Amino acid sequence: MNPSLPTENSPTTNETPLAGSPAFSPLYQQIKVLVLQSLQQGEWKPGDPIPSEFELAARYKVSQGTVRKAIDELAKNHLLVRRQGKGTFVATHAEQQVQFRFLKLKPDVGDIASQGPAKRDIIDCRRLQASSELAQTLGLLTNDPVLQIRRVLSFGGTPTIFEEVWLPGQPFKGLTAERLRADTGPMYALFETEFGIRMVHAQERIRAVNPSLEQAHWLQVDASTPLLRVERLSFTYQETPMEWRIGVYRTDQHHYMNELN
Amino acid sequence: MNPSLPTENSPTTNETPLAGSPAFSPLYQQIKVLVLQSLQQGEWKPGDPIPSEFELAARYKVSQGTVRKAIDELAKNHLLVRRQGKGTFVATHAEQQVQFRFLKLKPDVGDIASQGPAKRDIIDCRRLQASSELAQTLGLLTNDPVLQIRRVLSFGGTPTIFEEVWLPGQPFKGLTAERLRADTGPMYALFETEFGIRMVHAQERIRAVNPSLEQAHWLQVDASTPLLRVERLSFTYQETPMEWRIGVYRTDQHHYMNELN
DNA sequence: CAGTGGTCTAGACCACTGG
DNA sequence: CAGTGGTCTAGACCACTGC
Repeated sequence: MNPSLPTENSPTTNETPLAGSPAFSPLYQQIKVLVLQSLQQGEWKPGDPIPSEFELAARYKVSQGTVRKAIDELAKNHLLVRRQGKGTFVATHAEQQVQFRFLKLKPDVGDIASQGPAKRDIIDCRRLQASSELAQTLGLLTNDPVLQIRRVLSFGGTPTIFEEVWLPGQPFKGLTAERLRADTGPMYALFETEFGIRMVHAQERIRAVNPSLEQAHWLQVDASTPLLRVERLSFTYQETPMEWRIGVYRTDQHHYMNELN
Repeated sequence: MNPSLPTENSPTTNETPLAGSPAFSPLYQQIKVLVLQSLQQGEWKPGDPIPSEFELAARYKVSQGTVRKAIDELAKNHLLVRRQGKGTFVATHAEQQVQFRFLKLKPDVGDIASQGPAKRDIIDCRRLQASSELAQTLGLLTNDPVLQIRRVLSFGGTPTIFEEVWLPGQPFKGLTAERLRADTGPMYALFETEFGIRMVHAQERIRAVNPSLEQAHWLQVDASTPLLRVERLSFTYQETPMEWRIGVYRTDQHHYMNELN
């Protein structure tokens, strides 16, 4: 009946081989996994349209309603974008509405656009070997090659964010400071267009700190100015960690905005 | 056909009286509004079961699937909780899984329970008149009565959070320091059981600051210790602002955790 | 066992887009 | 106009709960 599906679970009742073992996944969840695999394997690239609901229903041998439920959830997770009358598309960080989806720092007055475009200054981009901690965080081996990017973001002429970004060397082979400086858009958009890597989800840990000397220098503040220190671990499809980032944020004219639901 | 529904929109096509005016709302959205009204008016109280999907379908003269979609969305917003085989219930802040739903501060090691229960020390609870700013924030008039609560939260014996909470006087009439001290659970749970007011959603603005003398005193830190300053505006049903809170958090043994999606 | 929510299907029709 | 996603319905069956 569903030859292309990984597990068969239509008959009378779902087998529960071990007590407490789940061993049951609704069809639409299985469809989600299959779609995710196609996304991960690059069958559909960021910005591309995916097949219509009816085509997918035919491909997976399920009803259109089941495909719909799977896509609904992926769209709510911002992995796909639905456009009525046009189709369903692979989401991208380049879209205007979500330009700064992972940047929660907002100006105290006005919005992010009112101060003109952000100025992005790449300090450097170096090839390093992963420390054991970094390797563990990114799912690498100690001493595996990594890239470290350091940069300053300025809003309205004021340096506001200084951050260090670490990326696994393998998937980002060929990334250089020159390549980064040539680009004026969000870094995450460049990751998608140049390397086909889309950051899907991230978690941040935030503390209040005083800056190091280096941080104070780049942000033009003195050593007693309290700053937000934001650690971010970003994930691509399938919860694969792909980026580690430590930023310090000035909060004299900005604040970190968060919605609790 | 749908006599209990506010607007009729089944016929041939939806009227669009003015260009660009929406003037269309799917049935399930209208059901959502009706359910929200019942929640707001206290027809079903926090913890109560609401009628089954079929009962609601009969009441609103729509199909069960349409009710389902409405309830699905309310459940995803944490306004309702579905329990298979039992029914659908009005969500509450007292549930174990979501005890600290609005508190994003996590210990650096272990979880929130590993340090034993939080110690809640109420400093005072005073009746004040709303400043114009506060009145505007809470949707009151200047000089309307408000309550101000000040308290310290300690984890593992360390005072970690000092916060001031402002509540509108009217809905919280009768709240006193004694009443607050008598309760050992989350403040939001007390709001629900004693006043039938459920905080549904909130937004926070976060900065790094140095403490005031008073804040330094209550948190037992010196004046140069950087702290997180968290402003929180909480809303009850229908996006009605109901609480204004300013807290300062120590982040030497804790961090503010945030998921980006 | 009855009653609840959870999944899946099939089909009808609406709203939006673009050729 | 055809093709897409969006809504709504009706009905079947499964999974879980509690009596």
